[in-house]
Amino acid sequence: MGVTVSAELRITLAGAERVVAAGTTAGDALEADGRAVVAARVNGELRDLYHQVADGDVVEPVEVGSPDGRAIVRHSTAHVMAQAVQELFPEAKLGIGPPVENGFYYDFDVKQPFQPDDLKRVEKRMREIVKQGQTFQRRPVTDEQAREELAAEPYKLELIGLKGGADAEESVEVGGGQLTIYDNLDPKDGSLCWKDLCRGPHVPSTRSIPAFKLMRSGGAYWRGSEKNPQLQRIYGTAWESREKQDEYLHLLEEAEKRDHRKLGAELDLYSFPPELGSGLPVFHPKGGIIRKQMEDYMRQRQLEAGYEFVNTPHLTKSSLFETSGHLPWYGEDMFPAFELDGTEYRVKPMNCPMHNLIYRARGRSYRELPLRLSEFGSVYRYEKSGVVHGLTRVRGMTQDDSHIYTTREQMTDEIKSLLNFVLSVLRDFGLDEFYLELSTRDDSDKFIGEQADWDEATQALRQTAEESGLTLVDDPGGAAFYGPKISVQAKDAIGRTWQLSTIQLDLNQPKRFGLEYQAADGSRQTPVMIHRALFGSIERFLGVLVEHYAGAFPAWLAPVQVVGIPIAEAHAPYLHDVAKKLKAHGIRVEVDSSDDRMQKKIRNAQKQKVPFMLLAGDDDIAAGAVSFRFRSGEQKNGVPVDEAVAEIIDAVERRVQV
RNA sequence: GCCGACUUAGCUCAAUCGGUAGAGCAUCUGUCUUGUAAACAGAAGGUCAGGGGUUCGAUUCCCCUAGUCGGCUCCA
Repeated sequence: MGVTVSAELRITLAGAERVVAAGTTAGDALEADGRAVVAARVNGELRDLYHQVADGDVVEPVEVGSPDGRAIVRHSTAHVMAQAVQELFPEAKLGIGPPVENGFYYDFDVKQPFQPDDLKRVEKRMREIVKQGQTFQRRPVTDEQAREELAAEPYKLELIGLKGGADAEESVEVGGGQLTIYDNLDPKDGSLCWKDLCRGPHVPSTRSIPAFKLMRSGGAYWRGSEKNPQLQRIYGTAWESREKQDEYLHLLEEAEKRDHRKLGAELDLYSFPPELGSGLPVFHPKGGIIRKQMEDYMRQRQLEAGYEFVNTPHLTKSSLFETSGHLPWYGEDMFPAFELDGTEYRVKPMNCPMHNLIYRARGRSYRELPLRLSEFGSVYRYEKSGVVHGLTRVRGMTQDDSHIYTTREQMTDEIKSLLNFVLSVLRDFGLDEFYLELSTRDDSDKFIGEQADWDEATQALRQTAEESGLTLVDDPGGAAFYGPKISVQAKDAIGRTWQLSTIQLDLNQPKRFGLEYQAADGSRQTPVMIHRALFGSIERFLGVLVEHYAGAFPAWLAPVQVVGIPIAEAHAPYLHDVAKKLKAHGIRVEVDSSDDRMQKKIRNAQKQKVPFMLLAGDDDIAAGAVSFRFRSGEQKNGVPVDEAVAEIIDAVERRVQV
């Protein structure tokens, strides 16, 4: 650090050069009060507003509502929470406390896990700290100083020890360089209220935290490894304004209303009988008809796209999974073996080995490739008890599973057309915002096969992903054990993303199974195998659709498409005639001839989220018409029956939402 | 699997500071039927998740098991 004694400095502010006095802080230069602007970007680096600018610096404001601004507010709120926790629970040891999407967390080592009442007390204390307006002051320290000051914080000491190590990841506590401690000072007398090892930056004062709320607590392994001790994590959210926070909380409420577990019960789609065991759903008739629609449509699209359908059993001799490599690499996720006639059997967790046997059942020619085998295959996976969740994480599921065998030359083109196919089908189900994730191997030993093969496969996937024009996110270490994959992440109606389709390249199994084809030159070659699950699993996809549509399916998927509601009992036969016409076109229609009042019938149909209600009373009958009521509550009266039928058929055929 | 909370009628939820439980909706029965989100009346429905323990007595207190929920790890 050169020491320049000068009264004036030249800095660039908002693109314009300015001269300021020496000792000017970024906050002064930006005329920031810590409300709208909470930090500064100096020469591209985020800094506190207290940071003193130097000659030649380029200084920009960090708005509280910007992504960086929010992260800083959240990070500072995490500090306030940690201070409150340590005041209320003096024995609590600090873990880490970073900002995360929509909020922040802080991990603590405490003797007793936090109870809901504890969170209330912590939050109350936090509000006091925020009101007090403690300032965040940055103080560079040497490693030795830091160790001394944080002698009572074993986890922080561990982080100091990790700093600068060969594989040190950037964290909010320690970054590669100089350690810093943030002191929280009383604004009245400047006395120290609390301190934490932290890179910062922070908001200037706890008063700069506009809105926050503690959300929940739970266990979390130290540094994310189940081999480490478990700490207690408290999650909170923080925002640039009360309004933004309320918006977020409202979104959470909306998500809760759409919960597919709740809607599944209300709409009588599926259930999870405890008698069967965890993660083993059953589909009721109304859920079953949705599945049938999904499956029928998938079959049709696959036929058009050159797929062939196969069927394979649920069970196999264990040795098949030794050949495939599943047992050593995936065995822990499989149901345990059982013995029959002295031979060990397994329930299958994946369909691919069986499809390989179909491929291998006879000699294959290059003329047959790409060979696309497809099956709705039931697989069973031993998911750990704590992760089973509704339809999105089950132990028994149906994959719409395809395995495509190609030559290496065809591989890239095939992936490209696969990705287009996948996206086009997802769009037909009403999902139209996507991004891609490329999961690759890392140096962990859970991956099998030659690096050169992985490189080639990864390159083919990356090229396709990049050409798609969709956002591509890297996911190192996320690959399947046998090969890299692209997964399609779809955004739902309220902006949440779900991992759906995957396209996985496999250069291993073809070798392990000795798969071959005869090339044009007469030589024997090994095909490339592509695993492709479009829905992910039919169960999960249905769960996602339930949440996406909040249970109000477009007519082509709705279990009951039309309910006929007579104004009085006498009008029921007329509606039965209308229903007959609709049924002739394959429409799923019911006439509510219960002895409920008409208003009650409407209420019931509305609660079941039926797309079309057809009412008929004297006026309609006289005119040979029916009256529509839609889910919106909107009505269309006196529609001639043929027109009504045509309108309904049209909505179903075009697969539109109504 | 790990940490925590929870489990009362088909559903949503009460109650009992330890003396074996109640409502609304749904169901069934009956009466009544006319225009866009709940007619009226009655009946039936629970070994208070399952098992063990403490106690004169357990739905209530303790332990175990299962399941659910929220996290972690993992994952389609």
